[in-house]
Amino acid sequence: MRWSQLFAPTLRDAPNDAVAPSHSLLIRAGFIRQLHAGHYSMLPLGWRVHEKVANIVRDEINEIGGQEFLLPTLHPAAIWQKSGRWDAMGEIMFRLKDRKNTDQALGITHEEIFATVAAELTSHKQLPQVWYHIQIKFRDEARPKSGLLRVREFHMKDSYSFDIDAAGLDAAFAAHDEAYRKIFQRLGIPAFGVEASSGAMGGNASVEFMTPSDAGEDDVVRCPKCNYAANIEKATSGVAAEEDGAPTDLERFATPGVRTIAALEDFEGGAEASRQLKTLVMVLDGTVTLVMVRGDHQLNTQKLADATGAIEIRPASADEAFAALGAHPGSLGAVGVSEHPVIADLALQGRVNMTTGANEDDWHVRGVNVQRDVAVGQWADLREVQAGEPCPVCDTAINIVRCIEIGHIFKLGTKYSETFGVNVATTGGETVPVQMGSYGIGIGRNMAAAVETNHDDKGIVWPVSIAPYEAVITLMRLDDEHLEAGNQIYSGLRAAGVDALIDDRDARAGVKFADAELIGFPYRITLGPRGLANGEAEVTNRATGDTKMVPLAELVATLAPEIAESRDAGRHG
RNA sequence: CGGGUUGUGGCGCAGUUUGGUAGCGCACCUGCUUUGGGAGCAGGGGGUCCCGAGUUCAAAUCUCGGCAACCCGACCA
Repeated sequence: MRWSQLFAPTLRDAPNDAVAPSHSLLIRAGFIRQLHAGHYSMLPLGWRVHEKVANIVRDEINEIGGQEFLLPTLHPAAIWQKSGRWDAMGEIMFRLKDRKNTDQALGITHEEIFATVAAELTSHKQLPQVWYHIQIKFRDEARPKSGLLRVREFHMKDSYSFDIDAAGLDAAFAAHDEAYRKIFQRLGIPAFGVEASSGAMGGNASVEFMTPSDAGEDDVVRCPKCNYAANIEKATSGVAAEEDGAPTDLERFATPGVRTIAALEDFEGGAEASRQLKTLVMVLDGTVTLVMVRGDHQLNTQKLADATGAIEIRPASADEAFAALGAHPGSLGAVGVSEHPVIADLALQGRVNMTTGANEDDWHVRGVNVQRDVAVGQWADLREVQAGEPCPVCDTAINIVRCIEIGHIFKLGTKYSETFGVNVATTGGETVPVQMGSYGIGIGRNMAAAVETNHDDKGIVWPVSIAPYEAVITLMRLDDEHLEAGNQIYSGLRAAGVDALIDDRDARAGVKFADAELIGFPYRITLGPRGLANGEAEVTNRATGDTKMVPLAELVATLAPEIAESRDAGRHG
């Protein structure tokens, strides 16, 4: 490609509202443009990178036996109603009606569609199967943000495995786990797997792949010593036993003006936070529910969702809380409450002599014996882990790291195969539903994650494997000598399989260098009068800034193999 | 969905307080000079001031309503 004809609108000033580095850089370097919130146009440079990311994913999934499909993205409501997810998905799904007034949805994922196709599987002899496609998904996110990191329209590679039994599913899951690790390595993105909640997708074993980044949206608990790593929505930690003393009787006491855990700690006759009960009034799918955690603990709402199966969870308003319990937030408690369900955190089991709100403003109650005085309907792990708490495996103080979720694999079991009739005959002639797994990886998000982890103050530093062009030939003059030498190197590199771009723009050196660095080509081959006088070109590595002089005659022969090697390894050259 | 901020040529912004017919930098076009790190000089083109209604002799500016984008939170494979 000749740069003079390339549409790569680089900007000197970044758009003011881009905060995440990948967002700002992808816009500034001319890769993407926003159409509206959560929808981006891929410009030529952006689409090249996107395709390269997709091809690496495709390559590794093919490697484990994946077969590529292309499925529709406009789905009939019926298929989602059949799986129960028409309702379960809530507002995340774009819904519309066709001219016949029948409900339709834009696909947020494709379990239902692949399961429908898979109903034609009939025999164990056909298994295992790994099917995938790379297709646009639509999700009506409440708040798209950070450029390509969270959008409403994006390409995802999702694969689905079909196996005769649990052992087969385990193997398919392990194969994907391995394939994903190879993919991230080739993409030049540092990644690790964590235990995760499967959320609304349904399933059990669930591993998310994460890459540390401040621009991320997930908090991940990591043990610095052992390998324990889990999404904070799932993570646990050790809780030291508390000394409660001997059980005593309930006793109401006046606490004028006390409305917070901290205030009650300071109040004469109050209690330490760890000896208080925090009662949160939540509305779960419309039902007012009391959620109890220790005074110094935080509720994690995803854990609450996982424990209850609730889809819509929100804190009750102060009015709703008053209507339910007769007091305002700050004086609420679950003691003696029987008209609302109570769900309590496991850390409260066996606790006595606790203090909590008395459901009357300015009054609390002490001497609470949780088992005796509170009608707990369900015990569950609800508390959010805090940094520094002991690792559940080895007791070392754990860290919490902000991460971008770049992939997710999980086992579905027979949830969809039973619903959609994906049954096959076993060797014994018995008919059984197949074991399914589901494995997703967002293409655009990985493109953004690669930028998040590979940039500097000059711009993007692409790994060779996904750079829009692997090398740019920068001409310092546009006279015959330069053009001839440049064209020769250009065609030589292309013949050797290198993605090359020749900068034949009539622009100043500074502009050309700055653009090349902003866009982040791994190699810059500079042809100028100084080098040409000696029959040499200058080769600069974007990542290291190292420059070496190379004789023109040897350039293609030495550089092409080096680029090929870096391309396969996910390195920067 | 709650809180905050912002909408003015392609991009970044000033002008809005105190109404008077739109300006700066970058980018773009033409010419001359320059040419290894975002050139200089001269000339030039481009704007429904987010949309609608209202007030006024007069609205980018004031009033009301709406829309959109961004940030924080809630939410979110």
